[in-house]
Amino acid sequence: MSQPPYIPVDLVDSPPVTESIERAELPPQYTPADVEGRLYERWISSGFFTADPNRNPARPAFSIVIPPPNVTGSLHMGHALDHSIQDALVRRRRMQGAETLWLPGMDHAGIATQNVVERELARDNLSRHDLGRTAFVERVWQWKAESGGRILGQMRRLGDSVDWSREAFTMDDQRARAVRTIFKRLYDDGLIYRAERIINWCPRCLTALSDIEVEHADLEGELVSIRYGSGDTAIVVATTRAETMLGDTAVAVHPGDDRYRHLVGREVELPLTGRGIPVVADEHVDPSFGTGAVKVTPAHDPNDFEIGRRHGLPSLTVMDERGVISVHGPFEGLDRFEARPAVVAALREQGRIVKEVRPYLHAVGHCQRCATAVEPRVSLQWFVRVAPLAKAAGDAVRDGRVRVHPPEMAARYFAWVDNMHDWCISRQLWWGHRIPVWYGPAGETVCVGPDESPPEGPGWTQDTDVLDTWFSSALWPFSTLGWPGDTPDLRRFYPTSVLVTGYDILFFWVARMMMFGLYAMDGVPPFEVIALHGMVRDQHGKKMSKSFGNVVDPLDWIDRYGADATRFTLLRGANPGGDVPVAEEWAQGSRNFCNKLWNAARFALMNGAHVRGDRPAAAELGTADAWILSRLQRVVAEVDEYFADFDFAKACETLYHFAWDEFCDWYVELAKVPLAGPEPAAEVTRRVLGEVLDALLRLLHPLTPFVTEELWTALTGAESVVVADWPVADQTLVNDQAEADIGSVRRLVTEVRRFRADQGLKPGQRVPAALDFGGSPLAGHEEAIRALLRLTAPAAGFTATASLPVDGVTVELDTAGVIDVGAERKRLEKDLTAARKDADQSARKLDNPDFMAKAPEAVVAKTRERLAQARSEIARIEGQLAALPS
RNA sequence: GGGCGCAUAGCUCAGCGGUAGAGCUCUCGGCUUACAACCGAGCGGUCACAGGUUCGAACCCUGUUGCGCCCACCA
Repeated sequence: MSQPPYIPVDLVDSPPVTESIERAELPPQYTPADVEGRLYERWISSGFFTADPNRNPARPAFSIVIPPPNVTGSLHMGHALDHSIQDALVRRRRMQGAETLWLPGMDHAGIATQNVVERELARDNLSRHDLGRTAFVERVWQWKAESGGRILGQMRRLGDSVDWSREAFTMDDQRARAVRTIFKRLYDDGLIYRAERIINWCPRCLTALSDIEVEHADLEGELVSIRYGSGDTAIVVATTRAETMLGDTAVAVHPGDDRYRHLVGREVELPLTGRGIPVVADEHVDPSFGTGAVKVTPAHDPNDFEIGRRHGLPSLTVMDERGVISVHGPFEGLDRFEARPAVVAALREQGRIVKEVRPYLHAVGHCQRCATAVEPRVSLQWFVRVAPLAKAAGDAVRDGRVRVHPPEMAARYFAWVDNMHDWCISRQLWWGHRIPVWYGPAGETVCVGPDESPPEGPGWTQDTDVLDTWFSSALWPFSTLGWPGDTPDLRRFYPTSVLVTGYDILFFWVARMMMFGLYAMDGVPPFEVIALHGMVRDQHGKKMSKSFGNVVDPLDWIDRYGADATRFTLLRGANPGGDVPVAEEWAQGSRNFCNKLWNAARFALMNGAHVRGDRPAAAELGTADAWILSRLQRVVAEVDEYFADFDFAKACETLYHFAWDEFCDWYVELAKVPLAGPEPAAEVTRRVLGEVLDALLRLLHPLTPFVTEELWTALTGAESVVVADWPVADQTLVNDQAEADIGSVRRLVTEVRRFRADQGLKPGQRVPAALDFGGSPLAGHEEAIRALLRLTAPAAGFTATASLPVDGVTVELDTAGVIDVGAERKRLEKDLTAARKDADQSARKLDNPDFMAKAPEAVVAKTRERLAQARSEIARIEGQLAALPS
């Protein structure tokens, strides 16, 4: 099956493509639908996402293979989160100059897909057997071509920067070759074997299941106590599955249990059947549970199977593959759930055999795919001997060659790889990789490698089973790169840089990739880092489920708020390892943020902001310019740190605050005065405005790719932010003094605004005021401060009625006739009390000899600073109080 | 049954040894020529409970209670 290299976006009903917006014509609102489709098309046709293993070998490589979604699936919030994280990582590394590969693909999803197609057939009253194997498999491929892979189109809507030229499918020819190759190698190494064992069996899907395909759920059942034997051989056993007694071949007791010691070795009569069965002593029996005697049904219970094996007991199968009683007698033909009460009823009829029936809550395994109760069943299956593979998989993490992030999750990983049972890999299905083993007429078994011809001649047949879906998924990190071939991709991009996935499939998938990767690739693990994220939940932390009705469709959000807003909402909630709650309002908030960026850029462009190669000399910068550039450097450093820690929530938060609370709310507002003023200050402001916006958009691009691309190209005129350089912090621009000064401006302005709000002065109302800067460097911002505060110049005969001193600057306002002295006094006194309490606390600490002797110097210094701050606050408030008219 | 984790502002979560933070919500005031998808101001928490360690605990230790998740062959 070959894939078209690229499916157009409109496959998934994307909005119509519109023309690029001219620089000067940005509308006042950002409309994602107007840009997303067009930009994605452009990215694809530019080839930005296509990796080239031969290009510039000096560059570092960065690769991620996508956790392949099921071919039956469609994009849900979990995918959207997973992909947003991967895309953010990949886009940033691409901007940093790495040779970047993000490889997409899908999983054939054995049982799930077969069930889907079987359901389709069932609508026409057909079963897969009506079609026959070949026709059925053909039908599944047809289904896959038509409706499988919808999710790939949805990934384009999200903006995933994957390399579509390398799209893979776990059942395509290349992957089939990988499967055959590793199967053969494992077989030859004795790590794959065939054996008759008790396995999990789904009586509806009619196939074996591995442990991880079984989900346990607590069910209300009945614990029935039944007397076996009679007279001096009477022994009471308890069971939740009375129907299996038909297949009992022993009763087991603990070897040290004095109650039953006399019976060990003797036979007791099994009710209903009249067979005599031995009493055996086995360590597995817990003498304190129930009566301390257990009925043993080797054919239908995993424990009993083991007991049977230890004592050489016969195994008596009493149910067929559908869970229907198959032994001759009164129960023949009854389903296991019908047989259970029927057996109990029959026992009751025979008198005092049923000793007790009580309700009992116990865990019952269910088929992950169809929720049918699993029936343990003895059958001939293929297994992977996991012990040596799992040991290697554990060691790779233990010795630090592979890092699990967050580290706490490693414990779960170890718990699993250290206790893994042999893996049942054969499935009695038709959709999947068929087991490459042929059986000969004389009982020969031949495992056939990918380049070998199967044995021919009469009597030779291929195994009819297929492999567990996870078998081919486990090869994904290298089968997608061309293994078993020694390809340029494999050499350049293996091991992959990071595996991003939810913690829920740490066991299902991750450990298996580790086992097979280490085995196939000569001990080189398949990824350097395993980065786990949580589950997407609703706004109350509840799991999204259809029955709760709280499922959110990411495409719905993309349609209404845009891909960027959807991604940003998810990433903003993505605390490392934690679950990610999402809500409609938060998506709106993210949409608003994108719009805020849009308007900041719009303002900048309208005011002639631009980006040049150089940057204004330090001496030319105003305080506000120096401040915002200083803050930018710190933000760049912080964002780098957060990316390194996979802390997307903090990266988002940092950029959100910088963009909105600092850049938009303060820098842009402070810039309005110089922009309208004389040169060269206006030009300096235009350049700083352009430079900060440029860097901000680049920093945000991995998180919100579309809006940043649209704005960045408009601002810079360059081709694409996708391949722009990632910002690097310039420590020489960090300026503590400028940060402190603008801090003072902000405090002053906030304090005056607070005063105005408290006094009921309308925000637009102009108030005469005199500003006394003393010797403060903030004098340069007088005009901006006046603008922010709607202050007018004092007229002749100006008389201040309110005085607001902050950080050495005093604003004297003429509020005659408006001011509410009582309210202001009350307000100030409240603040004063708080400030005094603050000061007292710090002072007391500094007076404490223990504190002074034992606290670190930095803490003492900070406490001193706090005291000084509290004191200046007290002085400020006292000054204001004194200035109040009485 | 075993293991892990969580309890912080109305909601969702940061903070994990130095005097409580964000977003959303809420209250009040504003269409101030980038943005009303906006702007400004404000209210709101004995950090589950009880002990302990420490000069100092939301943060470390012990226990209690209440949740959540994973694993599981006590019939």
